[in-house]
Amino acid sequence: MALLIGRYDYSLDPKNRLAVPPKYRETLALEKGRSFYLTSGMEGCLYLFLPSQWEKLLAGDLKMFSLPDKEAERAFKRKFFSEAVEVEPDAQGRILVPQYLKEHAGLRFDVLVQGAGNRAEVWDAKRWSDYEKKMVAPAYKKIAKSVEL
Amino acid sequence: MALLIGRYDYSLDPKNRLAVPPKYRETLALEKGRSFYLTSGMEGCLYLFLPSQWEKLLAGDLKMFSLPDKEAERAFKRKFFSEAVEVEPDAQGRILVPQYLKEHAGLRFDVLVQGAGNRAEVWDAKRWSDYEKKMVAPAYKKIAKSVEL
DNA sequence: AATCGAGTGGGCAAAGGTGGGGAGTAATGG
DNA sequence: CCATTACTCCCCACCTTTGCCCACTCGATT
Repeated sequence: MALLIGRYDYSLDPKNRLAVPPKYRETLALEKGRSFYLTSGMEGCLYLFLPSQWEKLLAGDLKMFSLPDKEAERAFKRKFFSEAVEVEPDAQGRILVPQYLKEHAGLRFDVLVQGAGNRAEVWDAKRWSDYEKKMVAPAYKKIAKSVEL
Repeated sequence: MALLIGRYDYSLDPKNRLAVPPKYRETLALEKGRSFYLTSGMEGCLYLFLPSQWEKLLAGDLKMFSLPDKEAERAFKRKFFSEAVEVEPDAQGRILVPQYLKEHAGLRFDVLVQGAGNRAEVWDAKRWSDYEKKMVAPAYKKIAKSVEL
């Protein structure tokens, strides 16, 4: 099972092109895929899926979508799927980020591409550091006491 | 099951390369693995996993990290996966430490690599001696009455 | 004494990240 | 229906960084 990990600092160029880490492209090639799937994600980031993981989503195998409130689930899925695009890296390994996704994630110049297990995520650098201070550090401390790791 | 033990003093060179103890590399070879997995650890160190242990951690979709609060769980998993890297020792047995992990662990020049059972840990020398004074000794006293060893 | 393994440093070629030109295509408006 | 504009894709080019390789030192062992 392909796992996406690691953190990479890139920049979004004036043409809204964004580099994809070579490792991820390797994984893509291993799956014999040509394109990733990019869409809006939670907490103001973008999700980048490998074809295999994307298929799983469509098949309903990933439980990330199952909500008790089915109406909310539908609303969420509408945004999620309507904003999704198939993105194929160019010869330099860059993908094109649509304007509306750029806005969703508040992307400026400095951008982070990082693994999140079954997907990768794209973050505006500033937004990530804010999120990390506010959310990640507390969650980490909370888990530290209870997890034997 | 392979255990990692022992303590080794190394230095982080200007190119952020760090030696891995030959014993650990032997163990890696025994597992027919080529790479370790390096990620951020608790109390400001780095964790170095053998492939087998890494797999074990992932098995079951990281159930040990599942929290009732999915927002917090996402936050934790984001840190965990995004800061993890696959590191392959070069011909001299050194691995490359990414900048963000170097910062997480506050690594300067003098670095400690030490076994911790199912993983190894990487510490900044100064940080370790502080931690030892502050935490290890008191923890020893705390458990002395209940540990039969 | 010589050899071997280990830790460290540095040179250099290759790869990776970034920028921009220009042709082709689609969307917009007169 | 045509003209203009915006956007996308495909090149090519530069430069920094990375990773690979060789080399030196030191201590231990034979």
